[in-house]
Amino acid sequence: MSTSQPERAVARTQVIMQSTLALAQESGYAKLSIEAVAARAGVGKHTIYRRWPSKGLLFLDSLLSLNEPVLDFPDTGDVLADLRQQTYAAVDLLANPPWGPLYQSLVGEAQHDPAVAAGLSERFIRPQTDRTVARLKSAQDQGQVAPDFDLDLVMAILSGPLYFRLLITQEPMTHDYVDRIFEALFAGLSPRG
Amino acid sequence: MSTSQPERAVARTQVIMQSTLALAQESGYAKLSIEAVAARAGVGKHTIYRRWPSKGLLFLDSLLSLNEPVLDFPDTGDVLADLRQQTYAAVDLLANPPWGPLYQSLVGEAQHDPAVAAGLSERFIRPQTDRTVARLKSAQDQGQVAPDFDLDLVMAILSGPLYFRLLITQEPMTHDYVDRIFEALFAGLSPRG
Amino acid sequence: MSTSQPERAVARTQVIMQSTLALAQESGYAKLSIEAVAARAGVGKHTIYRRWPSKGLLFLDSLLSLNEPVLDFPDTGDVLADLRQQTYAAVDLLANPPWGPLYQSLVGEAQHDPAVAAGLSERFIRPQTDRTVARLKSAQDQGQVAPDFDLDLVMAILSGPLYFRLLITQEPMTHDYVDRIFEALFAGLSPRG
Amino acid sequence: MSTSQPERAVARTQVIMQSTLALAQESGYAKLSIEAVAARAGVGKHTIYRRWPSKGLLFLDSLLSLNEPVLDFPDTGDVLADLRQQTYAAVDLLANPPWGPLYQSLVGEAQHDPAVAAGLSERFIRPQTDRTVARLKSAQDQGQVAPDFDLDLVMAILSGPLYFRLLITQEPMTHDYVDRIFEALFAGLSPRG
DNA sequence: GCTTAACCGAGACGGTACGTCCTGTCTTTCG
DNA sequence: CGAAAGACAGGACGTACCGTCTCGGTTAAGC
Repeated sequence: MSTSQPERAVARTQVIMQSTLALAQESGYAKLSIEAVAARAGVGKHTIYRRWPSKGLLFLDSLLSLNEPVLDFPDTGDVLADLRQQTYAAVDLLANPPWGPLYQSLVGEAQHDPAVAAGLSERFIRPQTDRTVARLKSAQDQGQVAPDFDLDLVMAILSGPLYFRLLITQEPMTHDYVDRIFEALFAGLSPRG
Repeated sequence: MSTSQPERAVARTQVIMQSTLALAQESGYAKLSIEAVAARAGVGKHTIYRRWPSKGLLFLDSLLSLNEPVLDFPDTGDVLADLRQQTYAAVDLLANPPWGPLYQSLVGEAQHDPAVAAGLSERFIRPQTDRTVARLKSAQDQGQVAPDFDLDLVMAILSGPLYFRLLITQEPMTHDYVDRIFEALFAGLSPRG
Repeated sequence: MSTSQPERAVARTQVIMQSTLALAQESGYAKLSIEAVAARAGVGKHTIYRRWPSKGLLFLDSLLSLNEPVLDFPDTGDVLADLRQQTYAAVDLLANPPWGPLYQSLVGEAQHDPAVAAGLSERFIRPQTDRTVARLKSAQDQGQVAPDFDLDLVMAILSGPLYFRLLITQEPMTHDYVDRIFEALFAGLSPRG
Repeated sequence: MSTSQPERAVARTQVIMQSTLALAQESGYAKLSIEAVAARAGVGKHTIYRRWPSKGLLFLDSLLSLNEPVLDFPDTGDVLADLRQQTYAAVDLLANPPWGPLYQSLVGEAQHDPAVAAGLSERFIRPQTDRTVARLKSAQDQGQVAPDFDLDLVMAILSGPLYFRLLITQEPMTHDYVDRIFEALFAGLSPRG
C-alpha cells in the first residue's frame, strides 16, 4: 500500500498550503493572492493552478489541513455535558487565532464561490453534523433526549447562535456565551409555571 | 428645512446604487467592479469614489436602499405568533431573489471588510434586534415570556439557525423549516416527563 | 497651432521609446520585453499597450524616433559622387552602433511581423527610395545617367549588396566595400574590349 | 561502414524536423514553439533539446533538410545564361511556398540569433557562393568575364537585389524582375556613348 | 539471452512574460 | 465649475513556453 504521488509533489503541496495560511494570517484573506503564495512558497504559479482551480479552494484545503482535532466528540454518558463541552471546544477554536479569523474568511468566501461553499459543507460541516447527530441519537435511545426531538436541527440550533455572533455581530465569543445560550435553550422561552 | 444636496446629486447617487444592484444580480457580487458600475451608470469613476470609500460600502448602501419593509414587527398581542410571523417574513426575504442572494453576498463581504461588517451590524441588524427585544420586553412584562429569559439572546437563538442555513449549508429555507425550529425550541431538548 | 496631445502624454511616449532603445542596446532585441520597458520607463504596461499594438511596432517607432539625418541626399551636381556619398552615409549608419544592430533587429522582426514590415517599408525605405529616384531622374534628364536605365531598380541594386552583407553574411561593412561594389557595378561584368 | 546512430534515433530526428516544418507552415515561425513541435511529433521535449540547442537551429536544420537541389549550378558554357538560369531557380524557390516564407523566417531569426546566422552562412550561403565563384572563375579564365572583375562580390551584387525584395520591400519576385536586374547591371548606369 | 545502461514519452517544475482587468488617483475636456 | 471621460502606475489575473528535472517503461548492446 503506497501513495501514487511522488513525495516531491506531496511536499510541494504542503509548502503551498502552509504559505497560504501564513500569508492569510499576516495580511488577511482579502489581500491573499496566488502570486504572493507562489512567491512565498518558492513555487511557480502553475504549480498552484495545477492543484487548485481557485484561490478559495486552495484556502479551504489549507485551512482544513490544519485539521485540529476539534471534532473529537466526547462521550461521557451525560449528553448535555458532552454537548456543552463540544460547544466550548468549538468556541475555543472559533474565538482564537489562527482558526477563528481564517475560518471566518472561509465562510465569507463561501458566499461568493459555490465551490467553496460545497467543499466547506461536505468536508467540514457534514462530518461534524454526522457525529453530533449520532451522539444524540444514542442519547435519545437511552431516554436522555426527548424522543420526538428533531435531531437534524441540532446543528442549526446549537451552532446557529455561534455563527450569528461570529459572522453577523462579530462580537467576541466566550464560554459564558455558550452557557447563556444553553440556559436559554433548555429553560425555554415560554413562561414558567 | 431643505436638503443641502442638489437634486441632481441625489439622482446620480440613486442611479449608481441601482446600477450596482443590477450588476450584482446579473453577474454576482464577485464579478462586481466599480469600473463596471460607473460604465453602467454612465458616470465617472470618481463620482463613485467621491460617495463611497469601497465596493463593499457601496453595495451595503445599495442593498439597504431597497429597504423592503421587512422589519415592521407585528404586534397582535400573541408574542409567539408575532415572532413566528416575523420569522416567516425574514425567511421570505432571505429565500428569494433579489434580496436573498444579495444579502448573502453582503454578509460574505462583511467577513473580509470590517467597515461592511460594522455597517451591516449597525444599520440592519441592530434596529431589527432593538425592535424584537422591545417587543419581547413588553411581552415579558405581560407575563407571556419567562421573566428571566435573556432577551439579548433572542436574535442569536431565533435567527442563528436561519443564518446557519443561508450561509453554511446553503440549503433552501422554507416556512416549514421555521416551524420545525420553533417546535424544537419550545419543546426543548430535555426528556419529557 | 498646437498639438492635440497633452504634453504629459507626449513626454511619456518619449520616455517609453527611449527606454525601449536603451534596453534593446543593452540586452538585444531578442530579450526585449514590454514588461521590462514598462519597468524601465516607470510606466504601467497598459500605457504601452495603449500606444502600440506589438513589441515590433514599438521598436519600429523607437528606432525611427532616432531619426538621424541619414537621408539628406547631397546634390553636388555629380550624381555618381552623390550616390557614393549617400551610400557611404548609409554604411556609416548601418555599420555602427547604435543604429546598425538595432536596424538589423528591426529587419529581422519584419520577417516575422507583417505590420513591422509594412511600417519599415513605408516609413523608412519608401522616402529614401523616393528621394534617390528623384535625384537620379534629374540626373537622367541632364544626361548623366543612361536614358533607359530603370530607376525603380536603383535601390535594389545599390543597397541590395549592403543588405546582403548586413543580414546574410553579417560581415563588417566599410567604405572600401562600397567602393568595390561601385567599381564592379560600373565596370560591368562583361569582358572588356 | 554504418551509421553509429540507431535507426530509431534517425527516424525520430526526421519526425521532429518534419513536424517543425509543418507547424511553421501552418502557423508561421513566430508561433512555433518547441512545446508544440514535441506534441506534434509525439516526442518528449527533452528529445528535442538533446538534439538542438535552440529553436532557431532546429528550424535551420529542418529547412535545410528539405534541401531542394537549388544549387545545381548549370554549366552550358555560356556563363551569363547560366547565371540567369541559376537566378531564375533561386527566385522560383524564394518566391513560392514552402521555401519562400520559411527561408524568410530563417533569415529573420538569424538577425536575433548569431548561431543561426553562422549556420545559415556556412551551410547554405557559403556553398552556393563557392560554386558560383568557381563557375565564374572558370568563365573568367576563358575570357567570358572581365579579368579584373571582383568575383567575391558576385553573390552580393546578384542576390543582394533579390534579398532586398524578399526581406525589405517584400514584394513578389518574378523572372521579369531578374531580367530587369540583369539588364540594368549589364547595361550599366553610366550614360551611353 | 540476460542484464544494464541509454533513450524515450510524459509531464512536473521554477521562471519569465504575455495581454487583460481592475484599483484608486490624476488630468483633461466639455457643457 | 463640476462632472464625464479616461489616462495613469501598479498589481494580480490565468495562460503559454522556456529549459531543466524526475519518472517509469521500453529498447538495444555487452556480457
